[in-house]
Amino acid sequence: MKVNSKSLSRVFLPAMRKSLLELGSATKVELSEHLQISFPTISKFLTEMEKNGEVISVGFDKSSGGRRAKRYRYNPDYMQGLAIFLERNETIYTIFNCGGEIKKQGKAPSVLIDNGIYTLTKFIEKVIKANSSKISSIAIGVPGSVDNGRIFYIPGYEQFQNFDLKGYIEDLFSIPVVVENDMNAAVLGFSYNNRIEENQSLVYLYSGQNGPGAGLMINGDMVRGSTFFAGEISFVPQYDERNFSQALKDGSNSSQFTNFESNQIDAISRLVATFTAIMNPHTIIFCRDEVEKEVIDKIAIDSAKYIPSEHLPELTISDWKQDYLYGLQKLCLDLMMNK
Amino acid sequence: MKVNSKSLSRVFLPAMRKSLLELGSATKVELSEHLQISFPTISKFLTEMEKNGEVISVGFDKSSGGRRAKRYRYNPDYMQGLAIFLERNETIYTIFNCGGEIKKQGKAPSVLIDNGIYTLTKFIEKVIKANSSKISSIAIGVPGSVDNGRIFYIPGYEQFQNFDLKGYIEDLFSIPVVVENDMNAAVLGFSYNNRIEENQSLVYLYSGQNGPGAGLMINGDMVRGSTFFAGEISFVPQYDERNFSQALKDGSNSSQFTNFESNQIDAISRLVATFTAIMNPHTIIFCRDEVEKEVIDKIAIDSAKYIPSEHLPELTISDWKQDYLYGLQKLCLDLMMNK
DNA sequence: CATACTTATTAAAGATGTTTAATAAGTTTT
DNA sequence: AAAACTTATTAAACATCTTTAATAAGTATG
Repeated sequence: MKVNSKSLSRVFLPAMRKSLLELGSATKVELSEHLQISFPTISKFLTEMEKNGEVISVGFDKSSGGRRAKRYRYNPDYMQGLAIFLERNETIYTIFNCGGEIKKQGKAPSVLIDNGIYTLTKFIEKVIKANSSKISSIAIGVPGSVDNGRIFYIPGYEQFQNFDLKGYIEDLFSIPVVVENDMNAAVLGFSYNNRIEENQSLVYLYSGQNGPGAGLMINGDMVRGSTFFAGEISFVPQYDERNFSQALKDGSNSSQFTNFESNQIDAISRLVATFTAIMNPHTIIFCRDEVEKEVIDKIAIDSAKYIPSEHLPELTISDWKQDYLYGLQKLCLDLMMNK
Repeated sequence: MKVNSKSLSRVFLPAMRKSLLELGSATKVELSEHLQISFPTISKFLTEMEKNGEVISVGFDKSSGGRRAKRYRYNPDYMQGLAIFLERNETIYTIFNCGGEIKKQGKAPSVLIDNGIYTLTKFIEKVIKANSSKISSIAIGVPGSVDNGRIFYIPGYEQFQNFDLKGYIEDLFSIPVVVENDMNAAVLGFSYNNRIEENQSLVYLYSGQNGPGAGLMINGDMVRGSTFFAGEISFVPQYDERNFSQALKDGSNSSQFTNFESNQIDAISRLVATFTAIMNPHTIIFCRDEVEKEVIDKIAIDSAKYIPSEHLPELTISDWKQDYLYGLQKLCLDLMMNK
């Protein structure tokens, strides 16, 4: 972070927002101590925020022998965010406030088609108008590789190939936009939703339409890779003659993780062992609609054959779409809180 | 980084040091523009630094039509660092200044023995005295897992097990100390020495005394893992019945990478493919004394059998001990520049 | 219920950095 | 060589944040 003394207020404001939401509510003294910023400065900013309606007074604390402190909380409806994820068959969106409360959730026809960019634009325009411009940031999830808002690899949807979606939407609506890959958003969402402490390492496994894949977070950072190929676990060589993708297909017609046979369990267990030996993550996450509890248990037992069990990650199950949306929400929130 | 306005000078000073070393030399205007800090502030700090001997004037620029600007450079000998790495059979150390110039380099008997901590302490004391207290920071590399200066897993050297080496030395000499794992230091050193741009991902492969291992840097961060098990690639399952370690031993008596047979090449190629499919690093580094150029070429060809070649990392060879020392130097420098 | 004690808030003074104006030290032009 | 022009440095005015002192608004006690 570049800091010259001019920009200090740009550090204070997001910090105060974050603390207020984290603490639920706070007094000026509490904020001052929590953020190590002097009382008068906190006071000045908070007064301004109250004037703008960004912060609301919620009465006075009980006295502990002296003058009662005024208590404030963040007005969650001061800003709202729009999270959209684009899938093959549908577009799912949520409108939520910065308290995380969901205001509206729904589906729209897929925009991953001819002329989809136009459809998407129209949709966003409608949402913004319907919400009297409270929308302060937009997050868009796409099933492809993204580099700083530019979609540069999205097989099957040529229209979006090499398209700067972020720049395009920002220019149109003058609202900050973030575009992220679906799996990356899901990992982020899981971590956010489960209040994972920062700097943890997670792996999100899924068996998508184009074969299995993984979203990786290491030390709290998304892993994209030098050619944005990270997480393409299909290719991991696992047996004399088969890689992960091939091993998974063996003995089953579908490429899904459901209905498991023991050789598939073994393949997944080997994958877990591989992740452990290489990056030793805290947690590996499976999708609820793809894997059941009993399977996870078997995998846990099986992978201990390959690696000392004390190093194995926690194996857990989560709701992919939910995590995906949470991840987009989190990206959206970060964007609007840092303005 | 926590920033309250008191601590701004703690940001300015390291920034100025870094810029001066980076630029070689600079005028006040150049520094001001480079760091986006106002001229008077730069001037104030630089004058103070010149008074302390931290910065030296090197005359005036040619005029371009106006008053000639005074040019300054950092005095590399203002602070010196001590990097030590502890190995089974020897202890290697360097004393260097903050320009990276090596003042002294040498070997000492191993301290990874009974009473080794005492020997190490005496050694450091001697070095500090001999260098008239110019030593401003110390970096120590150890063949074990380290968490914030505490060595908590170092098989074979029980004396150091669970010992807070950093705290111990800092308390004794009142000099900032950093302790790091050998492979992590080597990765860092490689990255530093090859001027790798920030946020790259690297893998350093080696076949140590205790079997093969890897040091990982992802997005510019060291990867340690949840139980500090990251990089234990021995355990990666690769064939129906063999993991990496077993595959490597096959067909050769030694566990070294030298004298390769085709099945060993295949094992390494599979490992390269695995790294690519999972984290897609920019570069994988092999040790010069373990692998030769022709072997690397074979591995490059072989691994393309497992993964689209455009995603394969650059395979390169480097001097492990050199990188190790560079890494420790870098850690040392970071420590002293940020005081 | 007046006095002593707590604690929150406000006000004033001090520290630190930026902006803008003034000055110093050159070069180029006439 | 004086005038005009450039550019570096210094000085003064201004802005922002912190520290410390003063004041306001309570509670507890004799």
